[in-house]
Amino acid sequence: MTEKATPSSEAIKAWARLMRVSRQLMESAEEALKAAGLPPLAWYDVLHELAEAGEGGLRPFQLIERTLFAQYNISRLLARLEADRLVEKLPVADDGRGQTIRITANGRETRRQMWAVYGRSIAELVGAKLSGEELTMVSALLGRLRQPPASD
Amino acid sequence: MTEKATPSSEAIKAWARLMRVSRQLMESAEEALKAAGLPPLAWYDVLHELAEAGEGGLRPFQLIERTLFAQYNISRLLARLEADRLVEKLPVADDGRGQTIRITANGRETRRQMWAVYGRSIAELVGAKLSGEELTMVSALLGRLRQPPASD
DNA sequence: TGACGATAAATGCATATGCATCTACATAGA
DNA sequence: TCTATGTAGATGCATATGCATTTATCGTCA
Repeated sequence: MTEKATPSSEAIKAWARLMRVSRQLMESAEEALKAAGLPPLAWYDVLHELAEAGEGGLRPFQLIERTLFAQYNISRLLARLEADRLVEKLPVADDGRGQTIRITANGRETRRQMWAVYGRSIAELVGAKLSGEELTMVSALLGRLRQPPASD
Repeated sequence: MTEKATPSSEAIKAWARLMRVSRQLMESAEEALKAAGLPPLAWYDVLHELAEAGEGGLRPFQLIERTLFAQYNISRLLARLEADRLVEKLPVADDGRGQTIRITANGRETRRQMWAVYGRSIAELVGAKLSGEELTMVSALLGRLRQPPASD
């Protein structure tokens, strides 16, 4: 009804900026991790979620909900993390299909090292460029673009 | 000196939003193209640049400057575009190493079809969610995050 | 002119991703 | 209990990506 097939020039510009800047920043952060001999960002995302989850761990499908990874992607990522002893897979008592993923001490340490680099990237690439108010505004505006529209 | 190793909570939140939302929106747009039986976004980016460039075309290294693709990525992408007759490769008179890439009529038509879908995605995902003023503000704020810091 | 470092573009090889499917177990219904 | 349908997670296969290197040409300087 009110659907527009053609976006406004403001919308196009905002879209282009969003796509380009996010990719650039991601690449910068990725580069910094690599330069420090650390694993890629994707690993951080998973280790972060697992660290937050604590000793109880998380099921793979919960990781899928919390991150933007596809199911096969998580499956393989967890296999690599396990091979590196950063996480461990535990059987689930009441569901023979599933497993619980728990971060290891090793994994916590790796996450800490990654954060030292990743956090610095965020501080430099974003924190140093905009004021606190501006950052809050960016968050609020971007929040309204989420898929699907959330409430938070 | 004034470098901070630890980002503020506002910076972290803005970063997280930026990464998550941009990925989600990109995936939505990508999905729409796929659903319409059209090529992926990356193809659009290149076809768009070439369409803008007109009959003179562009050298691959110019495409690399204008987009965020790596050299080997452009090389292969152009090979696929050429195989699909969407672009043509022409020898360059004064530089035997290089080639000029020109979009074909076919390529223009494909780009047009892609824009019908892609533009609709932008309108729905971004244009419908924020006002013109807000969109302008997003562009301005994101513009200040560019790497390397530009003037525009 | 000839040698050498720089630039344009392609490519071999290893790894990662996407898609579809598969296996295993769970749950519901006859 | 048996069967059908659903859900959790893994995987085979095709394609795409990243990295390093290669090939070809350019430009410069002795």
